[in-house]
This record gives sequence, structure tokens and C-alpha cells, in this order.
Amino acid sequence: MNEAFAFNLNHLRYFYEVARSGNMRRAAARLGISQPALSKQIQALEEAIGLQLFYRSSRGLQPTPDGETVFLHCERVFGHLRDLEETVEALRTGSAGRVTVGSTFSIAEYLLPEFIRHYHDSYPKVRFRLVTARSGQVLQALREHRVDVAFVAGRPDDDSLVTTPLRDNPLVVVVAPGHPFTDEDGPLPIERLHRADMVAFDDEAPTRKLTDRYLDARDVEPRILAESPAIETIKRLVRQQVGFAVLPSHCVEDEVEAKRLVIVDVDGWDLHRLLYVVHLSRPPLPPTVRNFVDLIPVIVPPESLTIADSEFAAAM
Amino acid sequence: MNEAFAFNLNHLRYFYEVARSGNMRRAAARLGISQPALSKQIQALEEAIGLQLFYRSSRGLQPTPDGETVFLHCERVFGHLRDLEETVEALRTGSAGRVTVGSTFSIAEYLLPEFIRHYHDSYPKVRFRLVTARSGQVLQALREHRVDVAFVAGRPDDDSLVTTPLRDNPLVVVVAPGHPFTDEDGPLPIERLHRADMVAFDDEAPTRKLTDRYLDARDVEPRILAESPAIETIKRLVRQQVGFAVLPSHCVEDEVEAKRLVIVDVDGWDLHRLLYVVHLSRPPLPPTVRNFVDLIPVIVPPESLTIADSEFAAAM
DNA sequence: TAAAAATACTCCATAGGTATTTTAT
DNA sequence: ATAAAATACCTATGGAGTATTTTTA
Repeated sequence: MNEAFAFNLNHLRYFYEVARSGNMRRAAARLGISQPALSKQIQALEEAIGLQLFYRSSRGLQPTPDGETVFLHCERVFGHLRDLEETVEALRTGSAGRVTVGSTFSIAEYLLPEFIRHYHDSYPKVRFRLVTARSGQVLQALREHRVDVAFVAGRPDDDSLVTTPLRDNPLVVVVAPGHPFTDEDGPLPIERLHRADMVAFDDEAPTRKLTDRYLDARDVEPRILAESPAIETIKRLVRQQVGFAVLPSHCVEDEVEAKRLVIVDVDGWDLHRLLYVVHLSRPPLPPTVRNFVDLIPVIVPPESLTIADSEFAAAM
Repeated sequence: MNEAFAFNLNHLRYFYEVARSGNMRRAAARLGISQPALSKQIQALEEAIGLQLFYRSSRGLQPTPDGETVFLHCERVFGHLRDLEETVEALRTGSAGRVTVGSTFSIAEYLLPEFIRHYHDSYPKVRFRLVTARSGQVLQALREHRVDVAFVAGRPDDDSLVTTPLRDNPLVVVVAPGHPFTDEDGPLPIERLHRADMVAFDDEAPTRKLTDRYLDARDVEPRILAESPAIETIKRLVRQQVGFAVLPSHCVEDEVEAKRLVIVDVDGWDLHRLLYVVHLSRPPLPPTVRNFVDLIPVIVPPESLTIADSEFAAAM
């Protein structure tokens, strides 16, 4: 079945050192063991593999031709073992390896590139894999070890997970320039959203659920003309004047800057959620991942923490 | 100085098997050890290299990314170790390796090709190295392990050597066709060699010493016109009518057959020596060499053994 | 609750140590 | 006579066993 090796690594190390020095006393000293111990192990090796490996004389030991052959093989085996040790060392220090990140689409698009670039400056040999999905799926991947660390919106209620608040992430009402909401003088009363045309995430998306909840609590029920799981699609529809949308503010920064979208100042609007970095509480994070997580610049206004968070958790 | 490895081969074997089967119980069974023993060793390995190698769950174990990396290295290391084991196995059975043969010029030229071809039929993967020198040098090479086996003329008196008679090897008087010795009607009286022109080995050669002794004992002293260590040179000189020579009979077979040399029937001529296969009594012969020696076709007429032999030994 | 791994403990095989003998030049 | 390896004998470590507990799905 699964045969053990006839020899072990110490046998080979000892043999190698004796072959190199041709002298048991010296070899034993270099190996940090006694001469008789070494002598015995060399004999044990010869016995185990059934070959005479040295010519003995009163001047020391000289490898036989068979010994020379074994010697060459040892060099190759040791070479690979040193490779393995170096790899292990790199993995242990986190200077090499791979980090698999799971993230929602929006975080992957708007925050991760910066985090990865930042980390990469310090650890250029570590490679990245990115898995994007909705928060729930990302967390499932985390639990199944398909990703090392997850970026999600809202704190998952699972004590096998370690969650760290990452960003306060306001959801804002956006419309295209020229939309009736933009005519308003002063803040838009929230009632104006009632029955208004809206473009929304599909109803699996946590953001959609959160938004529905928030509007419902304020007796606002928009007319949802279009649904999509893709932010880019939603933004495009809004720009086509299909309706308003509620989107994470960081996802519309560029368009607002370019005046392709407008954030509507809805009276009393205060919809937040927190973005979280999440990893498993056990086993301990591998060093690469630990380093990555430690280098993420966390920016959370302290006052925004509890309320928005609990509200979101309830919506999950 | 010379650092031990943080792990041993069993650690790697165990890890490998667990990673393959994802199940300690099964892996332990395949490895022929108990589950707790395996569990402990896997933990010891993780401890030793400082990396978490598996995700544990109640459904078994799954390698971490670091574990996967180590796994790939294991495969390479095991590949080389299997190579080493196969090589050792081949050397042990004698099916591969190298035999270094030391031989006198004449034996190397006239007998060895046949021996090697014969052996090669059974062991095609074994390579040969041939070292040719005079008997004394060949035996010295044997003592210093520079050759595995020696072919020499005459039994060396050294009880660290094992000698096996190989061939009875008559030394014969040869001349070119047309030489005066060939005019004789019936056997040539040995006195005719006295003062006759002769081509001889140089005076370091054992054959020369033996011949000198033999002739001297019979009060014959030829005039040595030319000396050479090389048989081919001597034969060429004889064919040029420079004189007669005393040569090993097996060295002149071809020329006698082709009538380029003639063996002279000297009255009462009876000069023999034995050719020997010699190896060291310790250490035991490596299998390749053992097989080679065992396959040498030894052909010695029993009656020729003792006398010729002792006479030669005295001449050494 | 069932299936798996981890722990607790006991035991023994063996690698290694010291003292000494043997071997070869 | 000397310098080396081999042997004899003892010790202790760690790898492996059995019985049991812990964990998680």
C-alpha cells in the first residue's frame, strides 16, 4: 500500500556530511552529534538500502561508486527540501502566497483596488484572487474557506465570524440632471418619492431590502419600473430618465463629479449602512491575509456606528 | 552550521496522505497507524513549520492554500525520493551502475571485449570503464579502489586480495616468416636463442622478467635489439625481421592465423603463466561487479595450475 | 446524536551519549 | 604508536498505541 521510506532525512544528511568530509569525527562535529552515533547511523543506512556506501580505512571514509550515486541524488533531494523550507518561510512571514478576497460588486469596484495596491506596495510577491458576489454568497464562501477574507455591507450575525467596520456608507437618492426632483427649491419632501418612478436592485440584494424597509417605514412606496443586480445598469437607466434610484454614495462619486447624476437632497434623509471586513474567527488568519487585513485603511466616523448598523442588521 | 530539517519524511508522508484523503481515519488506515497518532503528527508538523495546513471540521480536513502549496512541494520531493529508491534498487540488484575494470594491456585487448560483451547481454544498463596499465599498477589501483576488479598476469601475494585463475597463458617464441629459426627440421634447440637477436618488453614488464628468468636458468642470453612496453610495437618489429620475441600466445593468434608470424617449436619449451581475476577481499563486491566476475568464463586446464604459477610468482 | 478529530496517558523502540575496543598505517 | 572507526552498553525522547473527550453539522 503506502510504503515507508527505507531511510529518513537524518540518514541522508549524515551520509551527505560524511561523504563530503570523508571523516566521521569531523562530520559528527559539524552535525552536532557524537562519532559513535554517526557511525551507527551510517551503518544503519547501508543496512537499510543494502549497499556499501563507503570504503573504510584508518584514514577515514571514501564513498564507493554506489555512494557517489546516492550522493548526487541527495543533493537533488536536499535542493527540493530547501525549496520547500524557503517556501514555508515565505508563507510564514507572509512575504509570498495568495490571498483570495470575496467582495460585493460595489466594494470590489470602488474600494478594493486601492486596498490591494496599498498592500501590494509592501508585499509585491503575494498574488490576489477576487471573488465577487452578493454579501450572503460572499459570507458563505468565507465559511466554506473558498475565500480568505470578505468585504460586505452590514454586520453578519454569526459569532464564528470576526467583523471589522470599514466605512460608513450612506445610501443616497440619485436622479439624472433635469429630473423633476432637481427643480425643487430647498430639500425635497420625502413624500415626493411616493409613487415616483424608481430603478432598484433586484429583490435579493441586501441594499434593496434595506431601502424597501426604510421607505416603507416612512409610508413611501415608489413605482419600481426596472430592477437589476448590476449597479452600472441601474446608473445607466437613471441617466436615461427612467426614474430615481437609491445607491451607495461611493458608487456615484464619479458620475456626480461629471454631472451625469445628481444627488437629491431629500428632507430628513438619513440612510446609512456600514461596510465590514469579515474573516473567520478560527483558524487564525494565515500571515498573508493577516497582513492584508492589517493594512486596510479603516475610516469610520465614530458617531455613525451603532444606529445605522443595527438598522441594517434588522433588514438582512 | 548544518541545520536539521524542521520536519521529517514521515511528517511529509502523513501530511500528503491526509491531504489526499481529506480524512484522518482513512489516511491513518492507509498509513498503517492509528488515528490519534496521525492527528498528533499532523499537529506536530503544523507546529514545526508554523503554518496551518488544514481546515478542520466534523466532516474531515481540507488543505488550506498554504497546505496546497506544501502539497505540491511534497509531490516533487517524493518524486525524487522514489527516483533515489529506484536507483538504489537497481544498484542493489546489479541491474544498473558502473563497473571499473583494471587490466593489463594484453588482457584488455585480447580477452576483455568478449567478457564485457557476454556480461552486457545480461546487464545492458551497466556501463564500463576500463583502466589499462601494467599488472603492478593495476593492483595498486585495485587497493586504492580506483578499479573494482583487476585482470593481471600472475597471482599477487597479498591476502587482502581474492584471486581467481582465469586462463593458462603460454608464452611462445615467435618470428617472422622466413626467419632462420623457421628453416629448422624438427624442434629448434634452445641454444639457438643464445646470442640471437630479440625484441622484448621493457624491463619493467612482468612478462619480461619472467622470460629473462626462464632463459637465464637455461643459460640462454639473447641480444636484445629493441625494447617496448607495447605488444603491437614488438609484433611489428618482429615482422620487420628485427629478431624473435617471447609473447603471450593469445596475443599472436590472429597473426599466426594470417601467416604474418610463426610460432617456433623450441625443443623442451614450456613457459606458462596464469592470468588472474583479482578483487579485494573486503568490502564485499558490489552486485554489479559480483555479477560481472561471476559471468567470466574461466578456462584453466587443471594440470597447468601449480607449477607455472609458483614459477611466475617468484619472478614478480 | 453521530461522525470526526483532539486529548490524556502509557509504553517501547531507537537515536544518541560515554567508555572502550578494534583496525590499519 | 597513533588516529580513526567500530562496538558495547546505557539513557531518554518521541512516535505510536488504547481509551476517552470534545467538536460540529
